[in-house]
Amino acid sequence: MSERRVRVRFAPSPTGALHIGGVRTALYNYLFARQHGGDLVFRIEDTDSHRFVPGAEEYILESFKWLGIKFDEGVSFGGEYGPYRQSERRDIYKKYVKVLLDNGKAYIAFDTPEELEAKRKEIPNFQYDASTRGTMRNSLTLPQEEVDRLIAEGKQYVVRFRIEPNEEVHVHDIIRGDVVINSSILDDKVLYKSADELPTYHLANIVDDHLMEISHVIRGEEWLPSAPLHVLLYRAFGWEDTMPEFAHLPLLLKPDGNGKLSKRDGDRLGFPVFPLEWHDPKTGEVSSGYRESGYLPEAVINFLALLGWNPGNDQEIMSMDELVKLFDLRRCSKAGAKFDYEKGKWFNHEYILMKSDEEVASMFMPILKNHGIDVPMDKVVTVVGMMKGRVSFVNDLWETCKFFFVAPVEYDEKTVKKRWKEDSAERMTELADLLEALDDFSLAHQEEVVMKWIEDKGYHLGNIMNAFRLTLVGEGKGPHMFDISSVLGKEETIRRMRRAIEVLK
RNA sequence: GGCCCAUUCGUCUAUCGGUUAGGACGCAAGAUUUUCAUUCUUGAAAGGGGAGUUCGAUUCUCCCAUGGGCUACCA
Repeated sequence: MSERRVRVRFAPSPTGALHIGGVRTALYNYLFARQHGGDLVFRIEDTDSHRFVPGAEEYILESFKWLGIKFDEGVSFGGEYGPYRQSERRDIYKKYVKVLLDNGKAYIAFDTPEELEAKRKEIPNFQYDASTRGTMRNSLTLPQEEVDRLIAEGKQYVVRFRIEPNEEVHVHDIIRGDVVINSSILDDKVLYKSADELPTYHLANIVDDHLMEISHVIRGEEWLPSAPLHVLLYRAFGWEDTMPEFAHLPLLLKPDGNGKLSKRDGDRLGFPVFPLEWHDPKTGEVSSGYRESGYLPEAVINFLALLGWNPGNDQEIMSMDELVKLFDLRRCSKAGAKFDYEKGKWFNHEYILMKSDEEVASMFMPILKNHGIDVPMDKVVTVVGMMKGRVSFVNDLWETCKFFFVAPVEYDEKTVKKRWKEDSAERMTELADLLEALDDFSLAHQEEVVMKWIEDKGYHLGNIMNAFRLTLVGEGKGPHMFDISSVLGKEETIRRMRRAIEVLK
């Protein structure tokens, strides 16, 4: 490998929300760039004017901001190699299209989409290539004067890459090794369309990667079949010496059946496929996002990093900094990875556990507010400290903890049946009286007094505690009883007990 | 159809010719606990099939099967 500066890029097409697979590709590019002290470029590939979706670019930027993936240059980041939006690079592409036209590596074709479609219907497996281009309407078959005349008339045309048949094209892939294909199976790809004066992906990609001095192309496996075409393009321009190295990542597959993970799978299977919630401006459709579902960005990063790569040992929990140190393209797997949502949940659980009670509490606070609960921060911190290990998402904290903030109105039928004994009302009245008489309502003091009372009276510990729990929580869940009662405070504890005794008798 | 890529527990994966095939998620059981959850312990669970190469293949080669991707004036 040469000692040239590592420069990689993530180049999405602004056609909608950023797919989770795209996020992983961006992540791997980011890790690779950081590790090698290189640059990560953010380029917008909007050469298909028909598929442009307003807001998509902003969405993508916001997603990376949330995830903590930082770019060094590109759209909205600036840099020496701009513009970074392909639609703003028309003149550059025109210049290079001309280079190819002049050196005979490309030609002009006038066949309309309708004509091509008719041809495909007529001839099965029709391909526009060396074997058929002689029969088509292009600058290879038409006299120069007619070509000039058609262009002068404003006739629409495309520029096609002239691929020489029967040549072995080698692509070296960091993950897959040497991939060889015969150039005859490639068609004369359209490189440029006069209709919108824009190149297609293939041309724009090669020109930009070259001009932006990209050293490594790390992208999804769906690009592997066109990689030989890209090699041929570098060759046609005479840029083979500085051609980037390729690494084609395995795809993210559907958790159930077959096929690659698509945006539809998210709502069908009940998990997000987008980092952020996405409102489709065209259809009005809303798709859920990881952020809104309560995921911590660190957990999403960690989970995604391990889908298609591993550090070679048993370590699974890794921070972004650790990932930067450990990441290695050569350790990427070759086979597609099915998306395992359950494991993603586990990662989030682990990251909630690692966060301080204060941090989790501040995330929980707005949820409490939404439920009309207004409590001091220190109380929320205490509750979170006791409860955060029980949830996978911060959002789940409400259901798990709400009894701390709202007194039970109903008492779970099954729990009542099981835990509310004949003498429970009597015992709870005694206990309420006992607690009411306490000046010191601290956890330790309560425990000391109540335990002694149970022992002196010879009561059954479980019966007392379970009934006590039912009066405060309304069901048979939650942390230790004195944890609950001391957070609730004396007044609230007694009130709940008396009310339960009244209702349950 | 053609071309390319892949194939280890249900899932993500480790293994760079010799291992009781390891870990994690999920699942099951047990322990602990005043409940529930957590936690801890244990368990079930894998090399697609067939030929080679080799003293020996999960590992190397080939064939088949299966899965996936690509095959647009989309990226």
